[in-house]
Amino acid sequence: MARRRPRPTIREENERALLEAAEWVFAGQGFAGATTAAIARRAGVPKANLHYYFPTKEGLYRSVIERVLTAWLAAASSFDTSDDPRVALSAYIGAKMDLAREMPLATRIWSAEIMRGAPMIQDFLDTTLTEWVVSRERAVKRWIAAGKLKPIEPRFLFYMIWATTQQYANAAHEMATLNGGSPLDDKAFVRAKAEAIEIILRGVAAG
Amino acid sequence: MARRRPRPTIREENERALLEAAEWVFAGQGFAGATTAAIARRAGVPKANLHYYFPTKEGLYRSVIERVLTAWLAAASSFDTSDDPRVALSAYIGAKMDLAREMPLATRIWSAEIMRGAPMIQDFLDTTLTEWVVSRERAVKRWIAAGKLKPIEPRFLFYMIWATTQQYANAAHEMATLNGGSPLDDKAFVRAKAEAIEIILRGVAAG
DNA sequence: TATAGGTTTGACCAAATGGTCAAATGGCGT
DNA sequence: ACGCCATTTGACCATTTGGTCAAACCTATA
Repeated sequence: MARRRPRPTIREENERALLEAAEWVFAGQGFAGATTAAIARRAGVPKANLHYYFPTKEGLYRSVIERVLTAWLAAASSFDTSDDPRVALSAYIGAKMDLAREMPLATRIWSAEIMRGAPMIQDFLDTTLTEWVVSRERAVKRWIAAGKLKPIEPRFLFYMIWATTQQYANAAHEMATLNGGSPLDDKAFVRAKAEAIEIILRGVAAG
Repeated sequence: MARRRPRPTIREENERALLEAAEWVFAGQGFAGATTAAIARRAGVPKANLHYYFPTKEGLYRSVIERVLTAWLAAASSFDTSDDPRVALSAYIGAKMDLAREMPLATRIWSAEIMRGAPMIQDFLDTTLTEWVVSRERAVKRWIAAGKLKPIEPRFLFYMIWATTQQYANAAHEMATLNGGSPLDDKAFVRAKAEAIEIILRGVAAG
């Protein structure tokens, strides 16, 4: 196999800057609305340089999506299928809320991709996501059978969790408007997270 | 004032067809991604004819948004501020679920608009939406004071309701994938609606 | 210091896009 | 039947866009 020199940082640094700029522009304008010129400008490089590192706009977009996918997987793994649904759901909802808070751009791109019918991530839906859902569905059904949860359809619970948590990234501007113009501060966000967890847990807990 | 003839139907019919086509294309491609050529093609008229009725793409988009706004208002009014939160919340969540089910394209356009930072409907957020939230917030606080609801922050409840209900339009494709490829049928949707209402009501009810 | 391979960039291009226009066509009240 | 206004449409245009290219510019290593 070809020896790969411990390649220096110049390429890495440029790719990083471009991906960051791309994330910003894709989140704000969508795939179609984003222009490679705008991304290059924001990254501080000539457009031709962008195409040197990422030959096509779609390829760049895919690279951005890949990053998001990694974050999605990390959060997804916090849904533990052990025997206490309160622990599993709290951890998962909390992780998803944190993700929306810490990576709002990535979250928005993800939501937009789903809304468009997932043209770039159909494969992910068909494989990883489906497996995740099947496995967690089993866990939820076990909890129901054990009398720990109300007899709900697990999927609808997942949809509610996904929607509610992503809302804090997707609708951040709307929330700011309703908050007198300023974004949710950390205190408000912590409360929002706690209430999201509480409401859902109380909503599905048996008894 | 100028007498306006009982305007014939030719204009109305063309505008209707164009708005319908526009809704489809805007929902699928976003504002930037939609082309007037694609809209015209779908409406079955030459592009020049589209521009005869709607001089600019943005104007056409605004007209589509106006329709959505009307639907939003209708659903919003079903949140009754009388004294039973169970009635008010059930009705509101149900109306929003039905809206997402019956007008998925419009709902998706609405969500996309919010996600983009509401460039076309900032005025709506500042006025109508703010007033709606203020008034409903008061009602929720009254219910809390009356011991009918847990002491929650009303806004976070609204965000959860908006997110969860819109999810059934925004993520319809994802749901279909997880459903073996076919969209939720009516029976499943009815159950989803019932569970959304139940989970949220149980989640916020006092006791 | 020669030189090879990675990097930078201005100039360029074909295709697509929103929008215009003027000439043709259609419909309707008198 | 006439005339007036709404409607239709192909041709056209300026601008924007994703992408190309070749020449210039590093930079590290032998």
